[in-house]
Amino acid sequence: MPYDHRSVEPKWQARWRAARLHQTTFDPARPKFYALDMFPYPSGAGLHVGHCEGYTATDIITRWKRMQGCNVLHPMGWDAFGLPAENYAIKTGIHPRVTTEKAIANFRRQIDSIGFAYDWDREVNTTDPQYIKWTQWIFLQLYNKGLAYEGTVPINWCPSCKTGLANEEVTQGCCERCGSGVERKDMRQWLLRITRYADRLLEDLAELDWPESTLAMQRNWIGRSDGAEAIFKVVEPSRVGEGGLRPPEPERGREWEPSQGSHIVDEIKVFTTRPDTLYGATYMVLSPEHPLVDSLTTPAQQAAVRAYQVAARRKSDLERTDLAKEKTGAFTGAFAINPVNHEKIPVWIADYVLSSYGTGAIMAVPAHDQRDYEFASKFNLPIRPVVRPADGHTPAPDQAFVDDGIAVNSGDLDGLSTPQAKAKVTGQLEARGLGRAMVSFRLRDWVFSRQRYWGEPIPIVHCPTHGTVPVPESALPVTLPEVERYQPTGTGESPLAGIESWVKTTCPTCGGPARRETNTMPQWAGSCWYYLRYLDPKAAHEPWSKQVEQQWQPVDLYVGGAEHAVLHLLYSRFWHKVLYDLGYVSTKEPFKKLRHQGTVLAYSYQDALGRYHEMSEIELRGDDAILKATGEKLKVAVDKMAKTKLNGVNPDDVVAEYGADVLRLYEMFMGEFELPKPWDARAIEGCARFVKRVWRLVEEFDEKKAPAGDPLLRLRHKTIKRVTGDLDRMAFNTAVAAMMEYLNELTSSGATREDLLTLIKLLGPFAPHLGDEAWEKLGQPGFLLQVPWPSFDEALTRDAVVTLGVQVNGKLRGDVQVARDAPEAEVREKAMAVPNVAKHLAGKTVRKVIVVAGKIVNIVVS
RNA sequence: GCCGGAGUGGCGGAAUGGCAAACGCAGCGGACUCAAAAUCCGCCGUCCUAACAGGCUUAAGGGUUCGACUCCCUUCUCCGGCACCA
Repeated sequence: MPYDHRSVEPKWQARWRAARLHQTTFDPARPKFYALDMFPYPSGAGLHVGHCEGYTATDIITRWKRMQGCNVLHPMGWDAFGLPAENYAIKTGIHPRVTTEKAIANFRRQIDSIGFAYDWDREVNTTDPQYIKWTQWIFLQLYNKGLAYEGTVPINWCPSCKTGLANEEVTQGCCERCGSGVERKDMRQWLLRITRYADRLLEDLAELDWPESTLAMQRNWIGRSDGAEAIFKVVEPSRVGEGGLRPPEPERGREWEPSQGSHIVDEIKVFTTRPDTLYGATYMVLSPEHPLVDSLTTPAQQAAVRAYQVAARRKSDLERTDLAKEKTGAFTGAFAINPVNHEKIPVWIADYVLSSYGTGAIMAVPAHDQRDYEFASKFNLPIRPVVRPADGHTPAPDQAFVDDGIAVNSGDLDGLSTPQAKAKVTGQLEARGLGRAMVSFRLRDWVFSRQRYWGEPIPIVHCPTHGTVPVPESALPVTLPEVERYQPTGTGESPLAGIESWVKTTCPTCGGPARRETNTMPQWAGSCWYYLRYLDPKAAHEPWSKQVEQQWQPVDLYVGGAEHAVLHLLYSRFWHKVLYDLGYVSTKEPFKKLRHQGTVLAYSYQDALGRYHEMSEIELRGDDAILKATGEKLKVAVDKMAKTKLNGVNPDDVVAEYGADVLRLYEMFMGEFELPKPWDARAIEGCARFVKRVWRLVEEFDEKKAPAGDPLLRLRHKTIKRVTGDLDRMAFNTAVAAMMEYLNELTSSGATREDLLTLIKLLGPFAPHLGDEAWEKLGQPGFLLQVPWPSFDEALTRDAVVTLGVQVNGKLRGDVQVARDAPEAEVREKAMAVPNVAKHLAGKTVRKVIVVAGKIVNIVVS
C-alpha cells in the first residue's frame, strides 16, 4: 500500500494525545533540556511557513533529546495582546478577546496538524487574567525598586495608531507598524529604568551563545561610550558671582525643570569621548531643549533663540535626523570658559545636539568632529587643529580629522598620543573639580505606556493625597472593563479613560476617592517573562515556584526571528536581571543559547504590466514561468512572502497535499537553518519522494531476502555519527542529506533489519508520523520517542580500506587504495606507482612526499 | 558612514587547511507503458578532445602553505541592523 499521510498522520497524532506522550516529566537523575520557541501573536492570517521553520527545528531537537534520555520542556503559548485585534475591534465592534480566541484555536489546529510535540498542559496566554495578574505583579516589583516611574517626556507619537511608541518601535523616523511619520509629543508616561542595568546588560552578553549579529545589535543599542565630563563656567550674561543654587541635575527621560531665573545658571556640563581635544573646543552647543537655554540667553538674542526653539520643536524626528540636511542653530549671546585654556567661547543652540544623550550639551571641536566642522563652517566659527596624524601625513582639507593621533597646540598635552592625552587631561580636570571620567549610554529608559485598550492595565491608582499608589498584590489582577467603543481618544488617553465606573476607585492607602491609571502596558510586557510562567503555569499564589525554576532554568535553546534582536530580547533580559536581584530567579541570563531561523522567501511572478500572479496560474517549464491563461513568460524574482506579491505559502495547503512530515523535512532541507532561503514548490517533491521511498523499503522488507551478514555496518555507523553530529550543530539540511544517502545505498544494496530500524530511529525526530508508522510496521513496540537514540562505534565509522587522492605539486593525478593503517612507506610507494602519477614524475626530482593518513598524498617535484 | 552576515554549477546548497560541486531540484538519454503519470537506470561545472590525457573554475586581486572555498591583506557586490549618540 502506498503511504497515505492523510490517514497515517491524524492516526498518530490521536495516539500521541491519548498516551499523553508530550507531557513534561522531570526525573532528577536525568539531564534537563528546555527548548523554547518565540511564542506567536495569534493573527487572523494563521501560521506561516516561517513559524514552521523555527518550530520544526526545536521539535526535532527536543524529540532527539528525549530519545537521548533528557527531561525535556517544550511549551507553547500566545502573545495575545496586540494592535491588530484592537484595530479590528475598532472597525467591527467585535471584542479583541473574541477575535483572539478564534485565532488561537486556528493556530492550535495548525500546530497540531504538523505534529509538534508541545506540552499543551503548559499553554500560556498573556491575556489570561491569571497571567495578567503576575505581569502586573512584576511591574509592581519594578515600581517598588524604583525602576518604574512617571515622567512627562517628548515621546514618539504615531498619528495613525494614535499611540505613543517606544524608541525601539520607531524605524527611520517612522512607525514600525504602520509606516506613518512619527511626531514628537509631550505626554505623561510610565517609564522603566532599563538604563540602570545598561552595564550589566552589556557585560553579560559575553556569557551567551548567541548569533554574533544579535550580540552586536545589542551592544550597539546599549551603546556604551567611555569619555569624560567637562564643566564649562558661564561668564555671560552678567550673572557670574551671584552664587546660589546649581542647575538641576540633567536626568535622561525626565522633563527638564524650567529654569525661571529663580536660581543662578553658572556652568554647563558636557560629555565628550575626546577630552584630548579640549584645547580645540572653539564654541559650545546646547540642545534647543536644554534647561539652561532660557537663563543663558541675552536679551538681544532672545527672539532668535525662541524662534529656533519653536522651529526645532515642530520638526518631526524624521526631519531632525535627516543627515543630509544643513546644520542650523542660533547664538545665545552667552560665553563660557574653556576649563583648560580659559578661553572665552560662544554658546550656541542647535538641533544636531540631542537633549536625550549625554548631558544635552557639547563642546564643539570642529577640527576633529565632522558635525562640528560643518556647523563651524556654516557659521564662520574658528577651527583649530589640536591633533595631528601619527604617521605625519597631512589630513584631508575640508573635513574634520577624527582619528587618533598626536596632540598639538594643546599646552602640556603636546606630543602625547590620543589615549595618553585623554588620560592626562581627564586627571587634570578631576583634580581641579572641573570634570571627571564618565561613561555614557545610548540606551534610553523604556517608555512603558500605551494609550490603548487591549493591554495589561498598569496597576497604579492616583490619589489626590498620596499620589501614585500601587494596587496591593491581593487586589491583582486589575482587569480590563468591557467597553462599547475601542477608539483611541487621540488625546493621548486610552479608551479606558472614558469609562468612569472603572476609573473611579478608592485609594489603597487612605480609602479616599482616587482614579485608576488608564495607560496600558506595551505588548512586550507579557513576552518579558512567559518563559518563566511555562515552568509553573498553574501556580496560583506565586508566579512560579522556586523549585521548578531551579529545575529548568535557563532556557537551553531559544529559537525565533532575528527581528526581535533588540526589542523583546533586551527587555526580557532586563526583567530577568531585576528578578535575579530580587531572588526570584537563580540565573543571571534567561536564554543560554539563541538561534534565529532564516527568513523563508518565495518566488514571485510578475507579468509585463507589473501584476503579480499566484502559483496556481503558472506553469513552470525549466527555468521559465509561463502564465497558463495567455502563455506569457513571467518575470521571476525571489522576495519576502507578502500578500501583495501573491507569493505566500500556506502550511495548511502543504500539509494537505504532501503531509506534515514532508513539510517538516523540506523546511529543514531547504538550506542552512539561519540563512534566508527561497521556498521552491518543485524542490519539495524531492522530500516527498524520500518519504515514499522510505515507506516502500519498510513495507517491502522481507527478512528472508535481506542480505546475509551486515554489509552496510560501516555506513550505518557513519550515518548515525553524521546525523548525531549535525543535530548537535543544528545542521538539519546535511542531516537529511545523510539519511537520503543512506536510503539510496539501502535501496540499491539491500537493507538488513538493523539498517531499517536505525534509519527509522534517525528519521523519527524529523518525520515523526512516518517514524511511528514504520516502527509499528517493523513490529516494534511503543513510540519512537521512547526508544533510545542509536549510538555509533567510532572505530566502525572508519573504513578499513581507503582511497587516497594522489597529487603531484598540488594537482590531482590519480588515486590509490590502501589499508587505512598502511605504513607511510607503503602508501608512498603505491602512490608513485600509479601510472598517471608516474607519468608526471618522469624526468623530475622528487623533493618531498607528504602523506596525510586517510586523506591524501602530495608529491612535490621539480 | 558604522556594525554584522553572505558571495561556490541552470537552481537550493555540500565540503575539522587535504580528491570542489555531497544531497536535492531542474534538464538530457534510456527502461516500463498502447500512451501518459508514477517508478527505475544512466548522464549532468566549463573549455579542448573521437577518446585517453589535459587546461580552467568557489565575486576580483594579492599573500601564507607541499596543499586554500576554508587562514591573512586589499577591493567589489548583495542582504540585515544602526545612523547628527558628541
